[in-house]
Amino acid sequence: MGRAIKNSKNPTITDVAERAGVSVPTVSRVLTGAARVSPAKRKLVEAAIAELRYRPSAAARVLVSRRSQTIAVIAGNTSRYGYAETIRGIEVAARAEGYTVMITVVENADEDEVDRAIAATLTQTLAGVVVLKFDPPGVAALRKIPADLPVVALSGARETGIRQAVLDEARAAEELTEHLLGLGHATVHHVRVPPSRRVDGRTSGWRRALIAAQAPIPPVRDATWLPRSGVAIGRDLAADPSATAVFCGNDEIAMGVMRGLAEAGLRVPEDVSVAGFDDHPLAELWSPPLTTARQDFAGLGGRGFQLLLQAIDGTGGRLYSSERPRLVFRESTAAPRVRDPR
Amino acid sequence: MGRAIKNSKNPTITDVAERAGVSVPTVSRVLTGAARVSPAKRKLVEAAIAELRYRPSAAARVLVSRRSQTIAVIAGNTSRYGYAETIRGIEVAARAEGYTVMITVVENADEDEVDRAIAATLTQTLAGVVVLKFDPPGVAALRKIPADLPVVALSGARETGIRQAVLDEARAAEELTEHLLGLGHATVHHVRVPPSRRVDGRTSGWRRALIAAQAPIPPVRDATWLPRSGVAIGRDLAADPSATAVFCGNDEIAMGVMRGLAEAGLRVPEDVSVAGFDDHPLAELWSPPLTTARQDFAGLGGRGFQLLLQAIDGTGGRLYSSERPRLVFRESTAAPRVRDPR
DNA sequence: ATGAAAGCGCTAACAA
DNA sequence: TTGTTAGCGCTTTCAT
Repeated sequence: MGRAIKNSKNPTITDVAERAGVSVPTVSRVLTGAARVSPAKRKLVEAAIAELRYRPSAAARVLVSRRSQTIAVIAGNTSRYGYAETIRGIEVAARAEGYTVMITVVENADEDEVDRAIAATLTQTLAGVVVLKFDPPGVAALRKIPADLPVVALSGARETGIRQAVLDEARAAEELTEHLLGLGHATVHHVRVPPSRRVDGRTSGWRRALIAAQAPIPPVRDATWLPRSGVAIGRDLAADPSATAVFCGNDEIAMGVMRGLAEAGLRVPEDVSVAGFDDHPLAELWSPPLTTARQDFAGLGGRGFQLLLQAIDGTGGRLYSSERPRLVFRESTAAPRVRDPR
Repeated sequence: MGRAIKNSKNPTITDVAERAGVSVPTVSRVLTGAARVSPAKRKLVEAAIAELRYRPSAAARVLVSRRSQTIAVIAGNTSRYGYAETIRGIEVAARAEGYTVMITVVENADEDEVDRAIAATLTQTLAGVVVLKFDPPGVAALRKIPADLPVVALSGARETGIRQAVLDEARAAEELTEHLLGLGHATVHHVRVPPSRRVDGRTSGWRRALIAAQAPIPPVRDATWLPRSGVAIGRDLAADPSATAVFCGNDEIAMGVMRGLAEAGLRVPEDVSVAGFDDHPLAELWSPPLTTARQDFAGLGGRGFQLLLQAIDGTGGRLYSSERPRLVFRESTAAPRVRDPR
């Protein structure tokens, strides 16, 4: 009796082998390029692959070879500007190397929540993991990654004992604060976005600059990630005559703060100078265009992936990659002016 | 001779079975919940799993069961606001159902490029695919998905023959245009963002409203996705006295247009009314706050995933889910005023 | 250079 | 309810 007619399931390597008239391992060899195959057989195999539209099963491959071409990206958020751009950078770099990327969101730093969030991802056979360690969920997730899995952390400040790509936020924040001080402001107020730990680089850089200049250190004001949370803070700041210069943890908060200031009747930069952080795509279009520190998030993601690749390949390689954001001076900062007495 | 000491490899189901003193299938049964297991054995198994920190291998599971808990999201972009939010919505919904999500970016609609971009992803055993069909790469990618794979497309306008979740952009654009016309503008100019096909919903809704009102139809102006591409268009528009109202394809472009208008010395809304689309988080903070149509991208993603789930489960279910964006009237639109003769 | 045989970690079918 | 057996689609020995 002849063979039953194949139903339309995806073809397997066996189908390809039969079609090409070679053994299964030979097909595998042309697929992986692991061993030499005679040109004649290679041609046959390639033809069979094309005819059958064969695609190897990653699952079967992973199972036997114990090597995977998939990485996971773990992040507290995926849609905010910095995160989204970082993820894009990782994806571009990964795709170029034939890696596939999985996204895992950890919304909360609570231990059980973290476990639950990453559980499904960790059942995958992964080549490695990139953790966006910008916030508490990221920090918590990093601790939960099995020790035998290659990992790199991406963040705004260096930390020891871990492979990481970093944006030197503290230095940039310090320079931005120095810029404001240099303009003649007696001090610089600071609006902080949710930090990953007790302190974050932006805040500590700001403080460092104030201390170095022996300027008074105003209390830090905390914003949420929502741009509109800056509005109330802006109104508050408007009521404080010492607030002639404000450094905000990111551009979106700066925009909120500027709106709050405007609602209170103050102009930027005439009455108050405002600096942001990140160089959000809209920062240059804002009125007035925002002075800020450009962070190359996509570059960070790309560097992070390269570091991960080194870990995967076992190439000793570097453990650490840092880059300093570049300051972008625009029109939202200027020399102070005596404010009208109220 | 006794068994060799286990090295620190990840434990397998066999290890768990040995430790618990049961057979491998019994462990499998408690894992999947597919069949009843006596409480006593279940306890033993659960204890062994916890002690060994065992995690089942998704690869092995997929290979034998032919069922996967991974979906792929294919998109032309991941970091722009609407895309990022849509992806977030998909991820949240997927995670809630125990699905894991892969991201695949297709930057170009060129056939070979598309093939290359999705090749690695298609070697994965996927439960289904969500395609963001907002742009040509998305449209091209959709065509390349194997017919046996459950798919849903997400887009701004309905199309037949495919399972899809939709945002009714045409209707919203029509209403926004009617709003502007109702304010007394003789016509409404339109700045288009890159469309997915020859026409997109926003543009056709705009045109429909003009035709219904028998208003003149000005030529469409094309912007890129970059907010700053709106600036030059804004300056152009400033030179056209018939342009007292402008409807932009998205909020970011609207912001660019407004800056161009401002650079030319025109005020919004006094000299020109500007409406955007999407309700970007910064739209309410802009000066003046932007009139726009709020699009629930995250909701779109969530609905899309539910549709996909129905396809995966074979539940007949609905093929189609649509929602209309809601208009948000703010201060960037107002009644026209006679412009100063130049 | 090529094929035969083994087996990755799991679930599905079957028997008990 | 439980265990035994088979086998998913590949890569990896190991012969030849």
